[in-house]
Amino acid sequence: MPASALPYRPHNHDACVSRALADAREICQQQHARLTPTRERVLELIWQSHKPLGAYDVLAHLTEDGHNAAPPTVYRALDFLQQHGLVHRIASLNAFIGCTHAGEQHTGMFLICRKCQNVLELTAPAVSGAVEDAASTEGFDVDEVTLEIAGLCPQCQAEPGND
Amino acid sequence: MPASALPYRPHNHDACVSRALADAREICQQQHARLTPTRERVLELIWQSHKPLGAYDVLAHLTEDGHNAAPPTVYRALDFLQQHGLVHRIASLNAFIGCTHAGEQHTGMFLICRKCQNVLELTAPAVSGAVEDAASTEGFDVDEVTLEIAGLCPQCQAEPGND
DNA sequence: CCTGCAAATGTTATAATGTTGCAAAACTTG
DNA sequence: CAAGTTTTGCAACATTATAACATTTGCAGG
Ligand SMILES: [Zn+2]
Ligand SMILES: [Zn+2]
Ligand SMILES: [Zn+2]
Ligand SMILES: [Zn+2]
Repeated sequence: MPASALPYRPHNHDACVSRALADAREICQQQHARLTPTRERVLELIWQSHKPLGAYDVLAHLTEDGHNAAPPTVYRALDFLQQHGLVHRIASLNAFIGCTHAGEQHTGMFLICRKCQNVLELTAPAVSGAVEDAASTEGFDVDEVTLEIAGLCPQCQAEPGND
Repeated sequence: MPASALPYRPHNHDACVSRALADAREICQQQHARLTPTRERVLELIWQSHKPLGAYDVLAHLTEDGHNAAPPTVYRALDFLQQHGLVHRIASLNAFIGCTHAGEQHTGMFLICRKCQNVLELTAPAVSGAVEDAASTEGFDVDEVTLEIAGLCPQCQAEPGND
């Protein structure tokens, strides 16, 4: 049995968030990109949830902050964060999640629990390699890989009524 | 250089469509599922395009037919077709495409050209296997795999201005 | 042939997600 | 500071998807 991955068990998540924000600040500085207050706040909101957050969820949180924001504010911030590799969009959920490999060159693979909604981002070189091979066999030049796996996480398998 | 895959080169596509419809009729009969006129027409419309078709594109075609349809009509037909493995939804495009492996047990992998929009569905056991391995290493029980690759197809790579 | 049930469809309205376009403000650079 | 660029505010709009309920259709048993 594998050790339980971080999102599936209790931990000091504030520390995760702080680290993610610190990393983001550093990455943006290196890239001469401006992590403005709105962008940083959106990143923080997304990180505070291990579950993917929809754009309108983010918007609602901003509104609670007293920030009188409209959808474009959120989508622009999300675009920026994606562009700089700080968040990923989960196409099958229309939602966003903080990247746990920010700054590293990687192809994300997401394990999405249909019960508890937690998402674990993996880097699986074997998978990426197989995908590249399959594509190049067809002469296809890969830009972006969307790889999202829905199922049951270890925690939720252990609970009753999940057959 | 690999042989050019079907969607990328001219061919008698009416034959593809006819075959797909015939297969669908057989599959539905075997499963005691009712391939009603609307469902069959939606499947036909989707197959007539090698490019993924949005639900509202389908709706527009039905309207041209003189069928006074509303969104639920289309979404219900699409749900049925998906459930019976006759079409796939491409999450990254919010669009649907005919399954080229209907009736076979398979995990679709889609090569989506960002230039010509054609989609090639592959069955890549090596990829599926690698995905399963990666998931089970985390103790994750896989239900559904979304695997969509955006990039440039061989035809479009050959044309100028695609760097 | 009827009768009654279940599956499928019609209809209206509405929710959820995402974009365009333009004007104002903030920041950067010389 | 002045000029140019990036970011934000804001209003309207576009696209994708679902909810709720009435109606019709196909089919099995009597
Ligand atoms: Zn990542
Ligand atoms: Zn779970
Ligand atoms: Zn398929
Ligand atoms: Zn192409």
